[in-house]
Amino acid sequence: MTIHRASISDLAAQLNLSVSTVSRALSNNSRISEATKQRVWELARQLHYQPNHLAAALRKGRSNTIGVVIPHIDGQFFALVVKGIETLANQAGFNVMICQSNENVAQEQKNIEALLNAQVDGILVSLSLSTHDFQHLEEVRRRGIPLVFFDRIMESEQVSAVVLDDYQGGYDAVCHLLEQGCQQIAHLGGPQHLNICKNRYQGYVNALRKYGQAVNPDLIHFSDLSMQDGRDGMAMLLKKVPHLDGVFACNDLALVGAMQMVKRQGLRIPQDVALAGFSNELFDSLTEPMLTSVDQRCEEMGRTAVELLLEMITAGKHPVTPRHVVLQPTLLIRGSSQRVPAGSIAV
Amino acid sequence: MTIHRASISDLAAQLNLSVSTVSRALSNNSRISEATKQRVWELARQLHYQPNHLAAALRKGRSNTIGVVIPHIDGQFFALVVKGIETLANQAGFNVMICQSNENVAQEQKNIEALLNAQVDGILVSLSLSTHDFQHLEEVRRRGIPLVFFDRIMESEQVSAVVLDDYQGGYDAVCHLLEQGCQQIAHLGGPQHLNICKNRYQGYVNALRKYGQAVNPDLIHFSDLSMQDGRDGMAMLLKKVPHLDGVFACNDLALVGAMQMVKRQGLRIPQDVALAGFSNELFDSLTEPMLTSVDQRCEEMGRTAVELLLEMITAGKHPVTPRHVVLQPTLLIRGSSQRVPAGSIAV
DNA sequence: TTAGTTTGTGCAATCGTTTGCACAAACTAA
DNA sequence: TTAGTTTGTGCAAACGATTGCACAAACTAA
Repeated sequence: MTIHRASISDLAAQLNLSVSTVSRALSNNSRISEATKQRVWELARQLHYQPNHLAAALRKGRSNTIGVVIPHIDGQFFALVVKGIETLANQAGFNVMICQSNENVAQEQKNIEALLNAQVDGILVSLSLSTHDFQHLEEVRRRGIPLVFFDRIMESEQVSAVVLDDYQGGYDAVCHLLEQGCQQIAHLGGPQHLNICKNRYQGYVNALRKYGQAVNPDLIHFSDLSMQDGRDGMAMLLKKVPHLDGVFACNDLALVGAMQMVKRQGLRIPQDVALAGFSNELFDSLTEPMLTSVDQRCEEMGRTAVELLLEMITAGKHPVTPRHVVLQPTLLIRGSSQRVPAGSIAV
Repeated sequence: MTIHRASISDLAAQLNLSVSTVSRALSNNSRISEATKQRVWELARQLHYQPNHLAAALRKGRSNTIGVVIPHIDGQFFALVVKGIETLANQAGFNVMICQSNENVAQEQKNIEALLNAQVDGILVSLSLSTHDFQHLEEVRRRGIPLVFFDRIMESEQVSAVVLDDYQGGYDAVCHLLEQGCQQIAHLGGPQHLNICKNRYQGYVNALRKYGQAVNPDLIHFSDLSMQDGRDGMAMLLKKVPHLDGVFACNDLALVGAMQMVKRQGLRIPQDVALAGFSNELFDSLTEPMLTSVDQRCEEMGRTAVELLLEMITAGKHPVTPRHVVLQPTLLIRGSSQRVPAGSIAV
């Protein structure tokens, strides 16, 4: 019925107080007497008073909203990161606005613009596959809006970021494959302008070196890492090197595609070909055999990104020196790579 | 450098115009001369003028933001619905604010409150598993904020909603199992206060009736439909009815759990036990055999929900009669249920 | 020339809060 | 008593845009 929401001035009128007194009472200001506060609170309760955040935001120059731009929400990884982001942000009294770039720079630019227009207090970004140009992100910094990258970052000392130690993850996974006796390990890699793909690839390379194996270009295939890319890539690799006996993929989607192709060729997993991937997707435990994968501490990444952002937001104008946080990955060893019974725990 | 964003009054000052003229020029008002408009636009461009949406929202009483409350974002279904929602909402110039209730009423209430505080223009809701009480949602309507349910709805003629024809989906799936020769079909059901679970269950019941089979309570198990619930439920069912030869689960997560248990007992799929589920999750095509499932037209559901909401928003005070949209499901037949080769296409 | 219309612009209130400053009343200390 | 402090409240100006109304200038019609 009451289509009109009670505002501070309604309260003030009914209580014969000034608007400012009511405002202060509501924010529990110490200069207001206890008696007055009680009267205000009581009436506020009765009238279902709810503060208008837009007005407050306008006045304070802060919207208490943070924006998030991610490549896509489907799949375990970003969903969990977002959960982490939301949890911490909400705790801190911030709303979260999520946008998907669909791996498309143009959309990413639009997302950023929309967030800026909505006057968000800060922005978290994980880059799209197709982002080579960073002007829209520079613009954010130029305007003095706090900005933190996570996972897929713009590599720069100037700006804060939270990443996984992708190098270590790749290194661990490949070392594990080597320890299982693999001699010809292939790599399904992603776009090399993305830090995560580049670093996982580096991990692969260095693990091989460490074990005294040469890096064979015929065993390496780069793509955008869709499931289809995984299938196709695997087919090509097997054509070039029929006796390859291990695969490290830059993500699990490509890995599962590769697995399908390996099976189709009648090869056994892990006896003939051992597999390891990255991301610890939900489906990893549902395939046969289950897929070995590097866990990315998704929620923690989300929470940490929010922490960095809040630091910057509360710091206000006083510039905070950019921070880089690196999280340590965990290799989850499962059936797709486990040849010799070992002490590792299958999940 | 320019930490201070240009505002309308900055433009006005530099052009020796009044604020109102500038405002009108920017909105291309016909009462402003072409010459003036050009001057304003030119300077706006130069100064990178961006309107402050908060101020406009405050004045116009509209934030151009819509809120979405979903149980969780992980898993294919809601992720895709959200994609549909975002696409259409952005097209219409609206921002989207997404909140997860984590299947928890208390959190759902907080989400709703946060959205109301953020002055969203409308809210889309899919209920949490634990929502029995609808006060927080009534409150939304009481305040005159447009509200549309999707998928998991509050059953009421009073409020708009978009749903799948869950009954039909369940009916089709179970008919399919019956056609494959199943004689003892079990059902892994969800909380019966949720429309979707109730209707899928009804579909199960009626399909059995249609084929002249009795409904056996020993073949029915209700739970919250986690993967673990699926495993446990299946174990119980198999204990009561060892010769059951088909399972229809209310979602794919429970189904995949059931599948694990079936395999563990050494039964073959689909020869001994045929399986069908609901949601068409990504992993359905990754298990062995692949899982038969009912597709839910997720993106379409999201888009339709936004359409209904926008209708209500633009209608303003003039009440729109609530609409219910029912989408038709598609049964995707895969290896987990396909006993006899048929014309259906496995995906 | 006069009255009426069109065209372009400005004034000022408004949306709901916040907050620096002023000020009266009550209290404290000497 | 006097001066100084504390306590509680109100005034009024922001924040940045929108919009009803007023009004001057230019134009039109008779």
